[in-house]
Amino acid sequence: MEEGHIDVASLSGGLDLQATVESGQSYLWDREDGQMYEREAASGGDAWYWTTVRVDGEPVVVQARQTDGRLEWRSTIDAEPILRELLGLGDDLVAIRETATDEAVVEEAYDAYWGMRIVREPVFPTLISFICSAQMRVGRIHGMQQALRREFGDAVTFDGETYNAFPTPETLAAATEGELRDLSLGYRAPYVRRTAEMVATGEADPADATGREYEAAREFLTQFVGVGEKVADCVLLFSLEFLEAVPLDTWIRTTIEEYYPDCERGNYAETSRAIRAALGGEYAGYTQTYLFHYLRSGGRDH
DNA sequence: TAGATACCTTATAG
DNA sequence: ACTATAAGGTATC
Repeated sequence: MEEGHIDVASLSGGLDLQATVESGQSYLWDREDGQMYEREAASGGDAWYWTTVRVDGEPVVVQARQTDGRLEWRSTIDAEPILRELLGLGDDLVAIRETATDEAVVEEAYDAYWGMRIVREPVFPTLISFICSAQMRVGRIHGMQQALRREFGDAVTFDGETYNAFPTPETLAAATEGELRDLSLGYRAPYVRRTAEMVATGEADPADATGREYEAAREFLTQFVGVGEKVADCVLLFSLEFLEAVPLDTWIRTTIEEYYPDCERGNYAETSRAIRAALGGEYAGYTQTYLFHYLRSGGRDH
């Protein structure tokens, strides 16, 4: 086993690990205490979290927690570069915030969860988890990913415990719609199976969205079954580093109605351009994610 | 090409 | 207890 830590003070804008992994950007982390989404982490937010990543195709467990000004980690390999990538630790939050509008609700959202970062999760698990997100609450989306891991993921042993990696495209493609429906995926079951098949057979690779112009990349991702413009934006933002992507979900639509009514243009593409510009352009997705988490967790009533 | 509707399942509100 | 409603929407007509 290897372990180490990163000094949070060395990061521009610091870090809020709990907000980063429990804000609905990623459904691929778990809390060891099982209290994901349920309450503030015990004793000052220092709960251990874990996820798996694939290194040369082999799943590896990575554990992390934030305590005493440090991001501590444990793994079977040197996980520091992996965590810097996954958790967006290289992002200059101070500079990014300066690009955002100074609307009061935006300032409140940044203040409430300052240190929250945009994740860069592996693209296939991200694609599947956001296909599952349609018409779902965050706790249940997370539960679906746990179920997929439990039923279809390879077992990985770490520190005497058994974990399950997120299933491969091949494994999910081989699952039946019925098996997936048994995990309470509902109408998303055939979407997940078919998209996994598209990736497994090489019909299309979601990673190929990288390098395209933003709107072309979004269009590219909608070829996957169950992926519309909103889910495509989530994959671009939370996996492929398109920090300008602003997923138009139910929360940001409410925000548009209330604070940016001029940005409502009647269709996704035009409204997306308008709100992207209004939120600051290049890093608009950052502001969207702060707004989403702030409003969903209670906003000004909280 | 825009607009309306069905869709799985569960948690929460009334 | 029981029904209506909504949940980080998409596919289809």
